[in-house]
Amino acid sequence: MGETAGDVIPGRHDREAREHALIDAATAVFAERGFDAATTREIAERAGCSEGLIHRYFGGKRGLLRAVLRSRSATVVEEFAAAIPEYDDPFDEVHAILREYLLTLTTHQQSVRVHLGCALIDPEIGVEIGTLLEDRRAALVRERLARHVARGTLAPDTDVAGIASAISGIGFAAGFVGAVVFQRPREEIERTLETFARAIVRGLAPGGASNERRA
Amino acid sequence: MGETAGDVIPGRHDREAREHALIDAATAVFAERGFDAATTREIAERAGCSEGLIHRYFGGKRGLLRAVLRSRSATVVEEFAAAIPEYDDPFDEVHAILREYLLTLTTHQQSVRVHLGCALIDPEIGVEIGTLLEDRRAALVRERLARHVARGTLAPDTDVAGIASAISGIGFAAGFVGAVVFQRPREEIERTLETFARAIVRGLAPGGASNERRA
Amino acid sequence: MGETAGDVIPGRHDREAREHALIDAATAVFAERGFDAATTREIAERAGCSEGLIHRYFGGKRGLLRAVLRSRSATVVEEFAAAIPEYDDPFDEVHAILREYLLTLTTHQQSVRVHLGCALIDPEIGVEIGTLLEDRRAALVRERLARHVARGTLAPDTDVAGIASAISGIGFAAGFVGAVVFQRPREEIERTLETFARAIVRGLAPGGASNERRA
Amino acid sequence: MGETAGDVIPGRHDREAREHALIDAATAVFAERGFDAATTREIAERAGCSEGLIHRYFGGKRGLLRAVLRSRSATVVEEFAAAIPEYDDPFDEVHAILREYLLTLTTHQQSVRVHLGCALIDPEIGVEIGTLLEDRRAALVRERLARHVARGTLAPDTDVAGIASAISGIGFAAGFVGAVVFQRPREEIERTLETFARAIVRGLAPGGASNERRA
DNA sequence: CATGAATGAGGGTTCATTCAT
DNA sequence: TATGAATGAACCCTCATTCAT
Repeated sequence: MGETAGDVIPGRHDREAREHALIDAATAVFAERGFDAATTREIAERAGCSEGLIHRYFGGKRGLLRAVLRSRSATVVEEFAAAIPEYDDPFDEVHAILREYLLTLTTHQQSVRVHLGCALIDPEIGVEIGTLLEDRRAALVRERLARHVARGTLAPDTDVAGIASAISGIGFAAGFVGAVVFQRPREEIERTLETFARAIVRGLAPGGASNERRA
Repeated sequence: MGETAGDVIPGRHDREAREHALIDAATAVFAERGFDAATTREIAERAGCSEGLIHRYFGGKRGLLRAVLRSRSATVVEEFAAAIPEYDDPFDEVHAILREYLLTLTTHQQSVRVHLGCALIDPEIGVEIGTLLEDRRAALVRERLARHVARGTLAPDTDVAGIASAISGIGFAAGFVGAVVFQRPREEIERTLETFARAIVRGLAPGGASNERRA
Repeated sequence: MGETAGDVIPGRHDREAREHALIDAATAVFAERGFDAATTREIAERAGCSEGLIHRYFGGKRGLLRAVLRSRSATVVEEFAAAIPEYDDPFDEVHAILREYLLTLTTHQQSVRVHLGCALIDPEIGVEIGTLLEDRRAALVRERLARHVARGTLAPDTDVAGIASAISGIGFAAGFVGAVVFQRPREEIERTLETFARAIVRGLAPGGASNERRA
Repeated sequence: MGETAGDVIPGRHDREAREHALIDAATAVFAERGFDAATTREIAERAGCSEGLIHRYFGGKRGLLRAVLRSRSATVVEEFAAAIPEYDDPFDEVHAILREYLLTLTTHQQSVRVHLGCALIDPEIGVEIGTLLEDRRAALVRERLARHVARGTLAPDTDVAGIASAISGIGFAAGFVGAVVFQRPREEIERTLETFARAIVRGLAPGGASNERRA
């Protein structure tokens, strides 16, 4: 679990702990039921404190949602970058990137459900997540690919931006759609990712035919 | 528009037209607001008939949702298959498949929103869509790849199932996540798809190095 | 009682009866508890129907208040005028006017409480009542005095407007403040009114000293 | 302003200053919003101290209301008496009394609103104010009239008690209803009062016809 | 002692559902 | 049969009050 609620002593004054507990509880309940079906009553119960605090601290249910949406976005990209070692073999690196996508989306499954559930209804949130989170992850992939191009382990004419975008796209897709939504077995997804990684890296091998159209 | 509501003469008895109008209206409202935030009143209003009919025809709001979820799943895969011509060049075919994903998900955007919104909350619906819809589309892709392997336009040792799964995965991802959720510009998505198609087809070119691990 | 609620058959469709019952019940509850302390729950209970109707019919508690405020203002002035016969003796007429003030304010005590309670908080309502209701009653008094001046039963130099304003002022004061707020015994109030009527009419007797300043 | 809140140094222990600040703030807030709509939070904020003190000092919101109601009643009548000089001409004196009513009710408008707002809901408070305050003011008017009767500037058969009651009645009415509730222009009210004063004093002029019934 | 964090009862309101018409 | 009036459960939220600090 990446998302557990530390318990809270009733009556005791401890604002920060309660805020955390509420955000954690809300993340879980929003993920399980969806924002609208979630009740502040259940959130407060799970957080072990009173409903009123949701309104005092966050200005209401909607404000609590905002807090949930903001709560992890800061660290999640850094964690992502930190988790991927640099490899000599570009296949290993692309493979690692894709597996990390799967891992991070599986680990933060609840947050992801909340984010995407909101994005489905509120286009602005969708765009925000797309640009704030995914673009930053795509930029990371771009850097990694560029390094391989520079080192000669990928073809010099590689469309770095396009490939990076494709990799992060399928990474998110496999992780989110496959694991979170469709609940495909993890092995199946991992096999797909490996196949994809191998195919794409082979296509970008240095010294091969041109990567331009109509080779 | 792929989803318009034919109007209905109020007071007139015409069950089938009314059911359709309700399903269309519900699809739109569920997509815009999400299931829980949608009200039967708005759905009935948009359909041009009374709230009571939702309960008489579909047994309530939940039943109407089920009807919406079922309403297109029958035809949508056949339409998908019919829309993709067979090409001599495997790149053209993979490219066509991916563009059709983008097109169909964009066209049926509302249904897709409803489906995925539900899938996020109810795992069973997610699994159902995954197996009923996506597996059938993946099967189609498999057939097309197999044909190219048989014709010698793709390498004989191609991992057809894995590649098909990857292609349909990124097709859905690009279409749904990119176009529907993150609202990326269509050209950007098309470019990504083309890049991906070219890379993967090049990796599977016949006569090249083995497609097995550690080539 | 001028304000009773006809009962309502539960479940039966009878919008008008329910609207009436709600307005009557609300008048009573608002009068007893004040607007803010009144609960829609109690109002609905007394009206014998469900809370939801308050919001469907009147758009909420506030709308119900508006309905209460409007409910009698149309008829109340006409009733007032109709209740006062024309007398030959101006004392009898002024006396009758003052007693009618007392009577009408006592009879519609609940409405009056609601109106004044609102006026205390919302200045606009106060002004509205002052101009809509009281000005019209003062106009009536003016007409009656003018008739006596014309007939010669009051001095020709009588400041009709000023006296009329004073009479309706003390009429309302005695009726509202005395009977409704301070709950003075009715006889005491009636004695005061009679004293006042006699004094003022004597001061306006025809043929006496001038009614101008520094007589 | 007759009702301002002296500021309070936060954190400092100064019970009396804090009690005063709370009573002043509460008077203002109760007057503006009505007792029920007023919040202890706003009162505490305006008083510049914490909500808890309301309960510690006054035993809660209700207790604070009681304190507000009691806060001025002691001095207000004395101030009223002191403000009215003795005149030789009874008209001047009656006129002065009526103007002082208007002045005192306008000056202490906020207290008056609170008192009357409560009286509308709680009959006991109405009766209390009626007897405690108004009876004492009426007694003062009685004394003043008696003095004029004794001095021969008013007719010896004057119904002192009745006239005094009428004068204080219309004084309160004009002041409260006219100025506070209906917000009539001050000049209009003053004109009414002068007219009334002149009429009633003329009716009580010594040497005129009997002031007994059916003269 | 003063503060403000925490509580929880109860408020107005919404809305799916039922049912008289 | 289709309508919309009526229902009532449950929601989010407010706020007086209590109590740890």
